[in-house]
Amino acid sequence: MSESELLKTRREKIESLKADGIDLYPNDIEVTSTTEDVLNRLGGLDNEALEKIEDRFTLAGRLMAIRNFGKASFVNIQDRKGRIQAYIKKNIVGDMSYSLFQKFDIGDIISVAGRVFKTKTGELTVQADSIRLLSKALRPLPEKWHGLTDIETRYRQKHLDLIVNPSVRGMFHTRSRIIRLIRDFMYKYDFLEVETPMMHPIAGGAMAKPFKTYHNALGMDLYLRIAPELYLKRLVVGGLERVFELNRNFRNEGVSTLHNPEFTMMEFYMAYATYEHLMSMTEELLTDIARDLFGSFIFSYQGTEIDLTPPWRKLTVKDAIVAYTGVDAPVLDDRERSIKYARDIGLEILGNETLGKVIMTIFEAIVEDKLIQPTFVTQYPLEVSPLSRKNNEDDRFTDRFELYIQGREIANAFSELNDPYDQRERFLMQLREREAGDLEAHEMDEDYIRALEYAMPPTAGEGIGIDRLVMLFTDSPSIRDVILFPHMRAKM
RNA sequence: GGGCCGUUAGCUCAGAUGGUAGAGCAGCGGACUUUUAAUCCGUUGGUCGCGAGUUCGAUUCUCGCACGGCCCA
Repeated sequence: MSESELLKTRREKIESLKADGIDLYPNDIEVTSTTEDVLNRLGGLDNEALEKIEDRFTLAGRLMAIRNFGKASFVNIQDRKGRIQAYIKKNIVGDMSYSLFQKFDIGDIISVAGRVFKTKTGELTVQADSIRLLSKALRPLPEKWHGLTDIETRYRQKHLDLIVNPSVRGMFHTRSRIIRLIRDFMYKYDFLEVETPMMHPIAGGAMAKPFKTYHNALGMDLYLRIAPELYLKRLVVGGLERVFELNRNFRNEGVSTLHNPEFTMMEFYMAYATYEHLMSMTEELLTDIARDLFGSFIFSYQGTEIDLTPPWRKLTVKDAIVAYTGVDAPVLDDRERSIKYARDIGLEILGNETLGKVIMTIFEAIVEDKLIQPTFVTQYPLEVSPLSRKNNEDDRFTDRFELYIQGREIANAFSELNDPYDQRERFLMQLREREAGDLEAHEMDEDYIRALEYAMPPTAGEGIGIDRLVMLFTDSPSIRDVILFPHMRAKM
């Protein structure tokens, strides 16, 4: 039977129901309970006790299974909380209702109402005295046993994935919970949640390629933001000393198990704090989440045990490279020797890179994926940190850290550069990089510099990649598992 | 961007060294008033991802393309 024939069968069924005067899409149901309500309240009782419960429950949801015995049937109904079984007996619901019920299909939205009993096998079951069709399904659901496993269909038809795969629903509940815990944490520390522009005249605040769009009335190019950073810091200048924004960023990059072109970040800025304060805050935030989700600081990600027990390891970029490659530390102070070393270990170096870039290339190639347990990597080179404050002892480096867990960058933070003269120099340095062909180098932002000229308090700021954090806490192998509608190539 | 793998019924999967395909579930018809992958009997259903080439003949072989997955950069 082709799909059109399956659809045809359903359509004929619908026509015959309509002919019988049945409303296929009524809107007057009054649901009294969820499956969870009923199971929690009565699941522990035996039939003797249940017989004393006079209450009648009305539940609604999707019809997920039918086991038909001729004059009686068992069905499973799924609502947002779970599933419950109902028992439909012809001599209770009546001939009319029962013959209508025979035309129900798996996938229909229905309601059942009745008292509750336990079957021989001990399953709490609604003894339906009434059953209604609330919304008719035209298309069949995936198979009940194997379900839907085709990854492409699961991503492209998320509604199906959500209907038939309970763990997918569970994952998005956990995602929501994590985000709520983060907000609670920020409120606890007196941060103000704000919303800054998604469309920027200059795509700043990060090193990435933006998406471009155009505003007709204003006659100007706009870019989808790659980061809210520069706007949030303007707010700190404005006296909102503690702000955060939890929202989407857009970067014009490829897709992979770790990258979606739009992704969720939490960025926060805290006046009178340093990047060192943010390290302990980050430890506190992530351990709070772990405690809430697991009741433990230790959990498993894709078979690897992750231990968030603080304090987490801290090491500088340079020390990390030395530790994981064995290279002589002085090599990393010398551009020529670093380039030679990078090439010796097989890395692609054009030859015009700054020392800082060469160091980061080595770091990303050798060190990154080995940082499994939570590790703060600190002291990033100045050339790759155009918005970070210089370190007081060594001005070739910045007061910045990135948090790595499971070989992945989870957070990026620094003491903010609030010296407008220095900031201008940094932007100019970036412009030279851009002219040398680096499309991801930061652009000049005069408006932002002018804001700094009104004086920004000493401030530290951080961005936390929410999708990757959720992946970690939900044991999800792909970013597409934690995003409801991951981007896919258009098909057909 | 490169390499490898995949794409067969609504879903999950078999399969043929080239002669146009099967199962289970779902569907349809029938039996069945405590099942839960209900069971039993019967039964429908396919442009074998798309396009070209080779061939008497291609879903199978070859090439290209699309989409997806994994790995690498």
